[in-house]
Amino acid sequence: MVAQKRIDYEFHGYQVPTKPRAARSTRKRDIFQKRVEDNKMCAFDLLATVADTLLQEKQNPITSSDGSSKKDQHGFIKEEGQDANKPLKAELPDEASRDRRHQHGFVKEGCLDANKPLKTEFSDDGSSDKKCFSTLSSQVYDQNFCLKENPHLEIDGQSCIASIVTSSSCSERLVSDILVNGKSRSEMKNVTSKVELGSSRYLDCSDCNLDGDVSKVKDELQKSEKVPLGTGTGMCCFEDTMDEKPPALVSSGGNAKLSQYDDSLPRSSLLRRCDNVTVVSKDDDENVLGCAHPSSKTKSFRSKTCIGDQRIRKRLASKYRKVARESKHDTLSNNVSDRNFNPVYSSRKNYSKRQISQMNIPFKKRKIFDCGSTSNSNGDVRNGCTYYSPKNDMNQGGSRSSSWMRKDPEMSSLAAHHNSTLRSRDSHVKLRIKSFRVPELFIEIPETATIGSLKKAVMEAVTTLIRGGLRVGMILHGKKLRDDSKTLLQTGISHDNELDALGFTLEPNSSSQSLPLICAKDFLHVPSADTPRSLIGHSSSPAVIHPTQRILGFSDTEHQVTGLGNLVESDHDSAPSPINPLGGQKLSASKELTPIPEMGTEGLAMLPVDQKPKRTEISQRRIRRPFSVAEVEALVEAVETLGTGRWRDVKLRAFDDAKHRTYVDLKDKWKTLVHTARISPQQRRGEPVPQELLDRVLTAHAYWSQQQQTKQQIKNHPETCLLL
DNA sequence: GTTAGGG
DNA sequence: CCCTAAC
Repeated sequence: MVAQKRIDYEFHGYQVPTKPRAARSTRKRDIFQKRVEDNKMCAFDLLATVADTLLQEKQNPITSSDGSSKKDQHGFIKEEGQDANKPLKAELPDEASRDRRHQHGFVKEGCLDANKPLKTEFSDDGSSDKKCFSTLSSQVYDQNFCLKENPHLEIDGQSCIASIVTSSSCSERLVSDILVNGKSRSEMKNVTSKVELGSSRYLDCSDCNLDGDVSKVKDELQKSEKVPLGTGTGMCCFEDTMDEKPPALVSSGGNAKLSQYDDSLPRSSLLRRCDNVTVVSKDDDENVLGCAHPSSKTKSFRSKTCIGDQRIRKRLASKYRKVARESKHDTLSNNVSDRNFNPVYSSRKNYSKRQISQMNIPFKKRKIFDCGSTSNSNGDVRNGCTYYSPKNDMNQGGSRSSSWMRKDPEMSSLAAHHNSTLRSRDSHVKLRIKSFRVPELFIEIPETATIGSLKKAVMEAVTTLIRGGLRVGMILHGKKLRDDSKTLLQTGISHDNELDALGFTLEPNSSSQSLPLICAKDFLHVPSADTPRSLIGHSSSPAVIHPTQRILGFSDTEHQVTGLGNLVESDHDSAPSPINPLGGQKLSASKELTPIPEMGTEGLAMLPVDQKPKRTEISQRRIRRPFSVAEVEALVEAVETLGTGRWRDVKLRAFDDAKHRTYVDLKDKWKTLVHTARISPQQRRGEPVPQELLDRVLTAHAYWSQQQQTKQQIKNHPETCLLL
């Protein structure tokens, strides 16, 4: 199962001075060459703009007043289908839901039924004494409380908050909240236009990496831009809980509570709005993004993966190297507008077919932008480019939560759409970030795991990812904007038309400094004995992923679940486990998963979409499965008999029953065996291979090498041989 | 589809 | 293990 989370932002516009194209084009080239660090500043500016837009809309009758507006879905992640299917959910609760929010539980213990809300933990009395989580829950509760108490605080839904709740272990829970869209507005010095910064708040249980980075960036922005920060309050929640229940609000980072941003209000006022709300003032650079942790307690929540006996492994942003390499390619694609999308992407109707790749199979980085798809769950998509006001989103969000979910393992990215039509003012450009995805996650979980466990695993993975820190990257015309110091104008992001090529990405900080794009793949892999290779609910597969993506999973049914990367080494030969009850659900889940509708028609594909997805994107690296001594012995024996160069025969002879050992694997193993035999024992790693076998390896290798040489000589110099 | 090698 | 070129 893959859950995809998206956070949508809407940019209604910011004014940016127009910039001569010529200069821009030049810049593009430069940027294009380098696709490394992102231009955080720019990104934030854009975000700010979005936030501002949202804010404006909020004020605007259109967006707000309706009760529906309260339902704003922006930035929500919704789960598709039923709870099992909807690991992630982001919603803006409507008022009714709000009332219940405090009751609403965000995090569930893996042990507990995933389907059940954690409400119990949030008791009205505010005492949450349960376990580790209590602290967290209490925070949540508080936040919720704030919201509840201060209805006004609630955002139109403009802002997006992604909250992730994860319980790493039965006893431990991790909750992380990310508020992405705060509303902060920044005023451009020279520009009449306003740019609003979205404030991001992360509630990072263990690490504040994100916060730090974000805050820094933001801070910079503020300084340079003199932008007051507002707090946005959209929320995205990943919940284990039932769908029907109103999404719980998660507080923005740390102490920050949701607060309503009022343009008219001084920042200080904002701070006051909610007792719990922490508003970052310019002074507090660090806190700006809401990095502040409510309490140190949160740290205690470090996730440990412990779901029952299950082992779950997540690989986050694996292979950054590859990603980096590929990123360039991807970036190029970014420019592509929605219209240009590859049919593959465009066809998002095939969701039912989404497949979930097997648990063990890590995806290679996938960079996909579903520019088009982004959309609102609302179905706004059908309108094409038109984006609805936030309220629409809110309204529909609840019902259409499914749409929000994306299966795409796509890299986390913010897709910003720019719609010229959106411009309220001539000078303003409206951008909308359609999605904000979580970077790819790999989750490994036994088939026997419960849905709740799976959800937990997802949460944990997300949390882990976030904990590492995220940063915003911007891509313009396929090129990464690296210079944070440049203004939008300078960069050429001044007009709507320019925005088409503008894309935002979230990149994990921790992982790799140079990682250009993050793949946001959520990928739950639940292998089933019966259908080891079936992909279920592959996150982005239908819409985004290339149909040909190959799945590397355990081929052998023997392993029910293979941990990613040796998770379960013992599993190699472990007896097959009973069929996972989840297996049946998988399919359903996948069906339920619905891709996010595409953005507006005009949609600009803010994010580069790779027109030609590389094969690598869809392929997953197989899990590593070290050869056992017995296997080595069998290999040696076979090679001694058959010689090198006949790997297929070796395979058939000695490993015919080992589905997961290909002849290439055997060849590679032999190669390594030879190498191992030649090096000193001290240099050898892994399970020691008996020296006796190594000796045989060397002997056999020498023998067959000689044979080959002889053969070659005969071939090349038959006469010589004859003479000899 | 196999092999052989580099990564 | 992956990826590819070469067969």
